[in-house]
Amino acid sequence: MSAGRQRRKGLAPMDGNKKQAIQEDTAARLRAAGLRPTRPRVALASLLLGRGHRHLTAETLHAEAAKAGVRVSLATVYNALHQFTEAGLLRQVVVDAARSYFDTNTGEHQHFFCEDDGRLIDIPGDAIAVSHVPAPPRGMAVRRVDVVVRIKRG
Amino acid sequence: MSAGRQRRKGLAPMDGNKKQAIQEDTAARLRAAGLRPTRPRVALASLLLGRGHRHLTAETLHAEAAKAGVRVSLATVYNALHQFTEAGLLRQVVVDAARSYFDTNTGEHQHFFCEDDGRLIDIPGDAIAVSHVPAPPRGMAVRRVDVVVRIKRG
DNA sequence: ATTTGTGCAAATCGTTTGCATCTGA
DNA sequence: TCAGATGCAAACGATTTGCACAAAT
Repeated sequence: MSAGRQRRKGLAPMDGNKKQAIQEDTAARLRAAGLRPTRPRVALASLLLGRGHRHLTAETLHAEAAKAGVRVSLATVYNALHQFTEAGLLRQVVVDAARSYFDTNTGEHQHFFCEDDGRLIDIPGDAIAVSHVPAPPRGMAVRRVDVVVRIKRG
Repeated sequence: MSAGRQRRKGLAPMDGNKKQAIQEDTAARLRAAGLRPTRPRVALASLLLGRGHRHLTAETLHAEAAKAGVRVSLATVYNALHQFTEAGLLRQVVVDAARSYFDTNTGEHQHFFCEDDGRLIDIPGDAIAVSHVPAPPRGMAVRRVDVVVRIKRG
């Protein structure tokens, strides 16, 4: 716990202390998940997990990182997203063949998907239920049941 | 139901008469859907709609067409799949960010998705039900509710 | 010091498109 | 005839990867 040193040439996103606190917490989470808390990973995870639940794509996160003064390559963003997903910190949502969405809410829940603008909206897990899911074929186990309610303007 | 059914992969697609009958029927369906029954479209639609319900990707269909002696470009396959989908002859299924699946079953039903081999299995519409779908945001209408039961070996 | 991750750009993958050429009505 | 389709290959956008370098343990 030393003082705040900033070897960044970019900017000063948010209050140094608070930011550092979040980053230390994040580093701990990464470590707990078996991921080495490197600077890019900590930065991305801080953005992801710092402010409540959100849905984002690799592009989105990349842009956000840039805006926050963290310059990571898009490739690193993809890597991080997948590593986080595997580590259980994120959940991948497949609704659109064109893009991959990631959801920081790993709890049980479903989604509205707005086909007009590609926006995702959470549906709390206890607000929706699938009944009578048939038994899967022999030797298969259900890993998850995903519900996507596709909505449209009109 | 005529005699010779051959499930071989070689050539000699099927008996000439039967094939022609299917194609005429298919042409009629295309016409009814507002699509000009061109040779490639009839050939593809015959493959698609000729043998019960199936799930396939553009690649799959392209390969099948080639195997059946119909040489169409992949671009044409994509075009046809989308046109058929718009015409209501097919339904697109989004389960995997990597590929687009098309389903010849346009009725109400859901799917098992096997994550090991990427296979889809139908779940009859009356075998599963989603209860308590929350109302969509103001000004939005529910277009469809998709359920994907992700399964895995084990 | 060793291992693991990063950045960049090039490579890949599935899908779409531009355009000259055909083809069905 | 002639709008509408096709084929090819180039264009495309999203994602992945190969490899030299940087950072974490």
